[in-house]
Amino acid sequence: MTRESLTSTALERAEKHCKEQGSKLTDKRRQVLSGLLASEKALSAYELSDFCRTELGHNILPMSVYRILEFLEEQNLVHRLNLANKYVACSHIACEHEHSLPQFLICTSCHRVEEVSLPSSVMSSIEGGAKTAGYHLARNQLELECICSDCPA
Amino acid sequence: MTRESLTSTALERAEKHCKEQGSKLTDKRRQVLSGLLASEKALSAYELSDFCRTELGHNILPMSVYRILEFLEEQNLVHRLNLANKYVACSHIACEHEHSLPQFLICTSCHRVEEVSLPSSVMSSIEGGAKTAGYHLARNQLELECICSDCPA
DNA sequence: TCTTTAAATGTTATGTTGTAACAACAATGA
DNA sequence: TCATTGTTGTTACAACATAACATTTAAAGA
Repeated sequence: MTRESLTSTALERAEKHCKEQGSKLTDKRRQVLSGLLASEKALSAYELSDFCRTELGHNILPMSVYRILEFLEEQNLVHRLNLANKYVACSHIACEHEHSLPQFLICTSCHRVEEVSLPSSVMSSIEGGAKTAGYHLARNQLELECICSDCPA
Repeated sequence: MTRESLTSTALERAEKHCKEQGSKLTDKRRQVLSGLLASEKALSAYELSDFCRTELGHNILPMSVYRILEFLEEQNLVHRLNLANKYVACSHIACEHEHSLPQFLICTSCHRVEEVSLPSSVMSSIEGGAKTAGYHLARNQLELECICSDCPA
């Protein structure tokens, strides 16, 4: 499957998903999402604004990008990576598979991101450790600073 | 043990530690570190600059605070929390116990931070999961967004 | 001790990320 | 059509972080 057809499949799914939620995937939102789908790596809101303009010809100011990303995150179509202050498209938009709580491997060198699923035992023992210390997890998302295989150690 | 005596013990240890490394804990560095030790919660560089000035009477501009925090982090005396863009003193400065790879529970509401040790099996299975995906951990530090017991859910 | 050098800190400017507040416009339903 | 709500545009600013260079302080060698 080519990247383009994956992207168009993802956009269709996203549109359907929004409709089911009673919200709309407007043109701007579609443009932002397709920008993120087209990007190989995580982008900041400002980088995404640039990417949309220079690569796709869509002029969307950073403030709008923030608002749209917020919307897309509520729809679980994109994920915000708090470690990197960047965003990625959810890698499961185009597949049927209902995804579990997301974990991200983030290359600190090139910002390539892999969305993986660690064993649920790992997440539950992390949760247990937090509970023992009197905390509970606010967000079941794990972000790990890594170096990917393409980047020098 | 009072907070004050813990702090002074920590400062002694820190000084000794730096000496062993062939570097120096200067006055400014000591002031920044004692500010962080005195704080109940994680502080940003700017907040720490304010804290040192208003609470301790030490005037240290944010730029210097950044440099000093960088130094203290190299010495493993403070930790930078990338999730919160804030800093905490290492909670093991004053104790003998050689600490393992640090994991942090960060209250997103009040910024209280607990430095804990998850079972090494957890860390190794995380590392294994990353390896499978072609990544390796760049930083064996786990940061988790939590809500602490003092804050409303 | 004097001088040289390196390390630490001061200072100014600027870059990056993120939010607040309000205006303009578009879609929807009464 | 009009009112309402949601979306986007625009301007301003706050918070976090770094770059570049000047000045001061400490250390090391002659």
